[in-house]
Amino acid sequence: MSDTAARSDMNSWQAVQEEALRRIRSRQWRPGELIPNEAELSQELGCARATVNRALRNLAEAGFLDRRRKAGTRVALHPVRKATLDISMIRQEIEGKGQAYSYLLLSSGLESPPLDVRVRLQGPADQQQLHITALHMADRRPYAYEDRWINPQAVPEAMTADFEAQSPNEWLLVHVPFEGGSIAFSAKTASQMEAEILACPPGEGLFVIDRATWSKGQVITQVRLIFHPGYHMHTEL
Amino acid sequence: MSDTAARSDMNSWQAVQEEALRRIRSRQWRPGELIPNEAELSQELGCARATVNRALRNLAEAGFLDRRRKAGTRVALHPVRKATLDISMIRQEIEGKGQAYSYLLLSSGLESPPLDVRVRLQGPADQQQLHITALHMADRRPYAYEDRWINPQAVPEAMTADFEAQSPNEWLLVHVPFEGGSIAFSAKTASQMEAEILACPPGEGLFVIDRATWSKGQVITQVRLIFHPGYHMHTEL
DNA sequence: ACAGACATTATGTGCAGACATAATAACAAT
DNA sequence: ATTGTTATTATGTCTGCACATAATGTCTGT
Repeated sequence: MSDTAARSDMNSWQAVQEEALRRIRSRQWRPGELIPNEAELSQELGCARATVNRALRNLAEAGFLDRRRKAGTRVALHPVRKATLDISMIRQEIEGKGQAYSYLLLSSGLESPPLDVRVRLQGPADQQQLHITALHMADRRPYAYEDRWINPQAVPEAMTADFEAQSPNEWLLVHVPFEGGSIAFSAKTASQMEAEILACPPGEGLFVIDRATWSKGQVITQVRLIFHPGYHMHTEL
Repeated sequence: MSDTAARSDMNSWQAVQEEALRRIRSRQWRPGELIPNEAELSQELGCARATVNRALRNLAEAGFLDRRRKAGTRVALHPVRKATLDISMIRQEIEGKGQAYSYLLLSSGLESPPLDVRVRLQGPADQQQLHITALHMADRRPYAYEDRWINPQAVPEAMTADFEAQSPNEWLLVHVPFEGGSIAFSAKTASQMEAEILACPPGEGLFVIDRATWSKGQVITQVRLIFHPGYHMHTEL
């Protein structure tokens, strides 16, 4: 009885993926090792090459395999796990927890941005930017402090928008399509002002998200969200 | 000249995806709205249905579309962006920045875990767990403090492993295949001890990752990584 | 009116075959 | 040795077809 003979044909890409994963985990296919090519596998497993392709492509996306044309497919040497985070609007995040969302505009106006913001917004040196600060609340308790800069060249309509009624977060999502962006997660120590706004002791460690989004080569907006103490972001993998 | 006639056939799934994205962004397809089915689209765009399927499936994965059998495909009402983070081994993370990685085992031994750890490890109440603390360094400067609990029932080999030479992070990755896990990101205020280990002032805000991994229904390990001040995790979207 | 059987429909997936593309290896010419 | 050309190979993708599956609507008998 050959080990490689198809016991029972696996003719679904999920089954093929499971089998491949099994071989990786059992070290039948070792890290760095070249695995049989799609044609061979499809024959061995009794299915079409497209089915094998779908399975292996999926595993490559998940970081288990490295695939290169002609070079073939090999088991990833350093399995880089990919965690996917859902970045939703703050309102949804709060309402999803069954809490009441509310929002308070703290300030809004044209200002000359500080150096670090100017660098990222890529605007002309003397260009003023729309600066907005606001507080998001869950069940009337401070949830996250939003500090946002909007590029008026990219979004002139933002100058006349009413950010009392709708947070810039939501307004931008609805009115300005965007192509890409970058996100960074970090921690910071609460300053005196931040502590007051978030109703926590100064010096507290706070979770921070910095995000920039662009479209058509222009930076649209840049925002820093500082969350209340105890906040944590969670995901499965 | 009809608007729906194929100007130039798009016979690659990327092109179809671009066209679909364009229609979503231009609000030709509005949020919540049902879009034409695959058969119609394939005819309109002059390609096979499988090609349209690939494109739309991809967009659904990215969160732009909601698809349900029979119900059809509609534009996502609340565009939930999905950011994917690469979770690699700390050593690679550091070496990837061109810095020298080093590692110091601080403590190792069987202990009765505190309540919160016991709950997550799901072990018997009186079961002792392998407790390891260690420090990861970049260019000889503290980078992250690792506080790990390992379930000896799930990984008996870990009891005799040499964690002086290899960090538990890497040892586990190589020796124990895992099926799933959960990750949480948060911030904390540096305690006296943490400040000493990470060589920073106490009270500093520090970035924290909590991770638990399981396999075959058993929790394998649970780890908390506390990073040096200034650390941030970055990704594109 | 209502429950259960049935038909309809859109997505999900499988197949075989074909060509495209990128990376490599082998070979030739300088 | 080095460069340029060519053949080879494995993955990437498209096509046209088929059937599976799940959700919805419709029809029917009581």
